[in-house]
Amino acid sequence: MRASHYFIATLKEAPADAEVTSQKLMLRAGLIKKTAAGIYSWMPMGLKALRKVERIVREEMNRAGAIEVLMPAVQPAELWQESGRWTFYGPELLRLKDRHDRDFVIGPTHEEVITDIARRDIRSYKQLPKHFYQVQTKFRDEIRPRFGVMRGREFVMKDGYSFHASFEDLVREYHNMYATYIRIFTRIGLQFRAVAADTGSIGGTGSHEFHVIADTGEDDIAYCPDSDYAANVELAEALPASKVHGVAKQALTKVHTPGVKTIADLAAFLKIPATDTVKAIVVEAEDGAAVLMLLRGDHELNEIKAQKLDGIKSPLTFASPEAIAAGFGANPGSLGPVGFKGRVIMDRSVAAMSDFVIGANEDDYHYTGANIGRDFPGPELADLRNVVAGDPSPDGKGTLALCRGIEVGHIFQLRTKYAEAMGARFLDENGREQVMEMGCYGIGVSRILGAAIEQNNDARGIIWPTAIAPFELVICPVGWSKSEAVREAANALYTDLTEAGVDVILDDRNERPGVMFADWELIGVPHRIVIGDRGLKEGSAEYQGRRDEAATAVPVDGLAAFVLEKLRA
RNA sequence: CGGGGUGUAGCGCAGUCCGGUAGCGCGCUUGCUUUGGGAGCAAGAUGUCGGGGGUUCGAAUCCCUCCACCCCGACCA
Repeated sequence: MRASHYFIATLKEAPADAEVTSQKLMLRAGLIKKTAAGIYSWMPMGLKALRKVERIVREEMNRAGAIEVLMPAVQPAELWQESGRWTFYGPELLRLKDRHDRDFVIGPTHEEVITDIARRDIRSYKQLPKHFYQVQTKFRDEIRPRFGVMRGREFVMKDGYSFHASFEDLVREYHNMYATYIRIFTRIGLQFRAVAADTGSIGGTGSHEFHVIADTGEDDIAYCPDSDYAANVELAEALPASKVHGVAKQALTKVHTPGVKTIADLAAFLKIPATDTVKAIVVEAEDGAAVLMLLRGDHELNEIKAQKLDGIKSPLTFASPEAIAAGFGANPGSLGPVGFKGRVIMDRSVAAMSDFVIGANEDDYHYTGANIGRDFPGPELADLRNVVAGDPSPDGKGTLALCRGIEVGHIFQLRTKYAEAMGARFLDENGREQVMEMGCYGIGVSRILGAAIEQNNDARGIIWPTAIAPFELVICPVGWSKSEAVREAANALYTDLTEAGVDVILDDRNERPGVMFADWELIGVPHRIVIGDRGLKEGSAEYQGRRDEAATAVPVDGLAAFVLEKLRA
């Protein structure tokens, strides 16, 4: 490609509404243009990178035995009513009516459509297993789209759905996809981690997310530096405390704590660490009754864990101020288990505490010296909190650390949720009708570009992994219009590399060197050759990798061979 | 949905309080000079001042209303 025939539209300043690094750089480099909130146009340079990601995904999916299809973006409401998600999904699902006043949705995902296809065309165990996938634009009407292509409303996703005659075969395919995803993200050049994940409302028994490790990620990941363990904090188990609580030394004492509403207030007022306090959170049971949950003051309630407990309303619902006043006789900030008649659930780490501080169920009063068993009945124990750095790893191999991740892939064992609801059945070897087992496997294709940039950039711009760079190499001739020798050398190299299959761009715009360098460093092309009269006099050109501190001289003879060697490295 | 903020040239912004007919930097065009890290000089083009309505002799500026976008939160996966 010659730059004069291409479209290069870099900006010195990023639009004011861009927040994160990848978004600013993608806009400044001219890879994308914002068309509406959370909706972007892909410009030539950005589309080129997107296509490279898609290509790697397709190659690896095909290699793994999946078959590509393309399903409609616009789907009839009937399918969503059948699965139950028409009512369950909420406003994130973009709904519309056609001219006949019939309801449709713009697909945020395709379980319904693919299940409809499978139930019509697959009738025998002999046709199973099958894995269909597509690369397609999805739409989710996010309340607050942000971070450019990392959390857009419209985005490109690879979604695959597998159908099986048995659970065992689903598990086999799940492992196949797990390995395939590792291949895909490794080929793309991302630093990533597979983490155990909550299956959420989609249900199922097994689920892993693939996260690109980056500080701007929206998910908290707990991992063990000494082992393979990694899990979304939503799921990571906080093990029971190793020690039993000590013997009570203090008497239960009611103290006046005027205006103290939070644990931070309480610790400051009493001049004690937050670890000596217990926080009380009141949620609703399935029957609407108030349930008291106790956590150590410095810990956070994990809502996913809490709502999974028997009898607790899901999604987790905090008790209303009226219900709290009725059940406790006090307002949040002064609540505790002493004297409370309802159900109490205590986090495992509270069990190790003694002589702690807890709300007295009277506004502006707390108890000090509280002890389990002596001052209130020993309640049921559960894992209620988010793990924190330093907690023991659930696999018993060290302690946990925390980091942020960008979710770029997710694999689920869906089991029979959709097949059951929509009647996707087949006849087994014995002629008996069975419900198909399903798996689903997603990759956020457009999000990967943002994630890759979050992970690979510097003050000058993007630093693409070569596998997904818009161009692998740029040739920058200095003095293009002036020097016949420069033009000849640059054209010769361009021809050689093009014939060798290198994705190269020749910057024949006749720009000043500073402009060229700044543009290509912003765009993030990983390899650069500079050809100028100064070097040609010595018979040399210059090579500089995007991460290199300085350029190195390379003899013009054998320049193409040198570049090919660099690209292969 | 609640709270806050912003909308002026392609991008970044000033001007709005205190009404008088729109400006700066970058970018763009032309010419000359320059040419190894975002060039210099000169000349130029580009605005429904987010939309509509109102007040006024006169509105970017004051009032009403609608819209878009952003931030914080809530909600939702």
